[in-house]
Amino acid sequence: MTDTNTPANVEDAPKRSLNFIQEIVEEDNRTGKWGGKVHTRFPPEPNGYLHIGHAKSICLNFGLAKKYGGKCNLRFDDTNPVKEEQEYIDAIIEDVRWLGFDWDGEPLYASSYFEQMYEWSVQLIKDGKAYVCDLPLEKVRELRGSLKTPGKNSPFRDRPVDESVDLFEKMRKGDFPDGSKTLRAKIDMTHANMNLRDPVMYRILHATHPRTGSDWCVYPMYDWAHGLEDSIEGITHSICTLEFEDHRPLYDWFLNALGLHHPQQIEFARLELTHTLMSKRKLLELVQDNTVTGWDDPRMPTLRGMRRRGYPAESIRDLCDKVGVAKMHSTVEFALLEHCVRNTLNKTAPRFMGVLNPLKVVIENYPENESEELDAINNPENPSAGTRKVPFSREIYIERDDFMEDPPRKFFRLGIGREVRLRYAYFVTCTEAIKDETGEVVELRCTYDPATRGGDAPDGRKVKGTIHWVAANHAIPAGIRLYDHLFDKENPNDAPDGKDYRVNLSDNSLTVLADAMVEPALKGTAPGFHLQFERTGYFCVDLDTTPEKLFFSQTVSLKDAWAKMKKKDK
RNA sequence: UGGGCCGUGGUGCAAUUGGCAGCACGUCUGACUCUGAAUCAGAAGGUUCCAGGUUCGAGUCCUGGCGGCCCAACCA
Repeated sequence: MTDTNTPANVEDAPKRSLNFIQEIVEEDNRTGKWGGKVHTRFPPEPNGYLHIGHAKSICLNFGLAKKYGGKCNLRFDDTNPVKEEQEYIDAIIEDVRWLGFDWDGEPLYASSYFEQMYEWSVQLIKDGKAYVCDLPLEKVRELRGSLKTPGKNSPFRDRPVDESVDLFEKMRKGDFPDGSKTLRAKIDMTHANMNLRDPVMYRILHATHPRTGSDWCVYPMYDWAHGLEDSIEGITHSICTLEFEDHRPLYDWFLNALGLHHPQQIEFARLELTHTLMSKRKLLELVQDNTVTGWDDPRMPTLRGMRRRGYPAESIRDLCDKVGVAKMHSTVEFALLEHCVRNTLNKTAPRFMGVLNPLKVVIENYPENESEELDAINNPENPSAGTRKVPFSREIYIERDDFMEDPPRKFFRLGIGREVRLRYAYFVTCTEAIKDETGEVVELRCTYDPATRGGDAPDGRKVKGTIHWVAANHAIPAGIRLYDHLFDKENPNDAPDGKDYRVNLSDNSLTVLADAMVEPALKGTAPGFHLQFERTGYFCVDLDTTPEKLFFSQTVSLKDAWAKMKKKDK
């Protein structure tokens, strides 16, 4: 991964306080609890694509290992074959790598430990701590009681050990239909924590597993399996989200019952972002009902979506660093993510000129059939990025928004009789606006000052505005897609009774500009190429680009003081 | 009297563990400017959920409230 803390500024970097998990780790290191070892893991279930919420967990777990010289495993929690697929495994591996993290050797799988888990469960049965229960689902639910009332023991709770061992072996082999039996831990049906009311350890599932095929007819439940996976791998700090706090006693119970290496489970608040959703289920719905074009739609909060949108991995890591780690439920403003994205792209993205909504301009005193090349700076933030040539000619395109017939005083751009600078080129003055029969301006007539070549006036006169442009006969047509929040509301789930998050879907999350014109230097750029269209925003060459036609996705707009002023006036 | 967790500017986090409530984003000014970007300078914004208590001193400790979130899948 890229180091965001360069050694150079470590000295004068502000002292950052530790988050509560780092404090635990440092305390453990002080007391020698784990012999100075730090071993974490990121344990996704391969039943969907990774999103920005997962990124927080990934950065936390891999980041902790890195900070304290430890290790972090990528481990698939593949204990439910009916929901999991190889497709997701592959995608998750790709996304974690893209985010900038790596691990020792091959990824790990919970399913690799199935045999060991089975042996341990037999041991628990023999210890009188687990039993095979024949109760059907509904009956189990009924006997579990409720939040305020205790549960009741299963009639199979005290079944002879040998019988349970025998039945469990038959369950494993597939002698019983799905749902007919479970293996349950014998804990306490009256416990205030529902998780301890004889939780199911194994259910029967005649399903094909992406890795173990049809070897198994029983699959372990999360609570039973997870601690064992952590234990087997020698995990020290098992970090998960808040909703598992209630499960920690069970995590601890199993490990204690077996007397195994016992990692510490620590819970933190997951990342939530305004104007978007983190629910895998809802994201899947958006894909399935074609609200978006797929998991990698640039509007999706998935890592693939953000990657396609042009968000650099570094920015996402930066966000995760900035949001911190705590136990309070919170929702981060999307603007913080955008700030992180602009911040890295400002330093790295080469600049180009592209006209989103072209308006033709004829420079009347510029010779016909002639053109010249002007020097343009590739990245003012990075001199080593060098310069490039930009062709100029008599007919150019400028942005429609950069011209107003009757501009207000504060409008620094083109108007009739006004002079502006064409970036890196000449000062031009607008002499006439040509309209069609509907009154729409379709072309501008201008004159230029040859003495201002390169963009400076020898007489020292200033212009207030500088606008971007492309030469008409050299420009490349391109398709551009602008994106906005998928949801209008900060909290998409805030819907009236009887309605769901869909009512908050934004009408303008996607704007397609079919007739954009970009400078010829962009010819041949490949998908994934990041750039800035000056004065407009950061963009990324999209996957849909072909040798015949370029498509750009807007990553994020530039901050726009003018747009803000206009908004205020309304 | 089910259990668990959490309450600090608009948002996300800090506060040397009892010592002047800070940082970042956002917002608003201004400067600079061949990107109305970036950069720079500045400002506004807090009853630290409430009420008591301990203390010279409480965001921090104690007591009692209030509020929010999570838990009754053979999901994770």
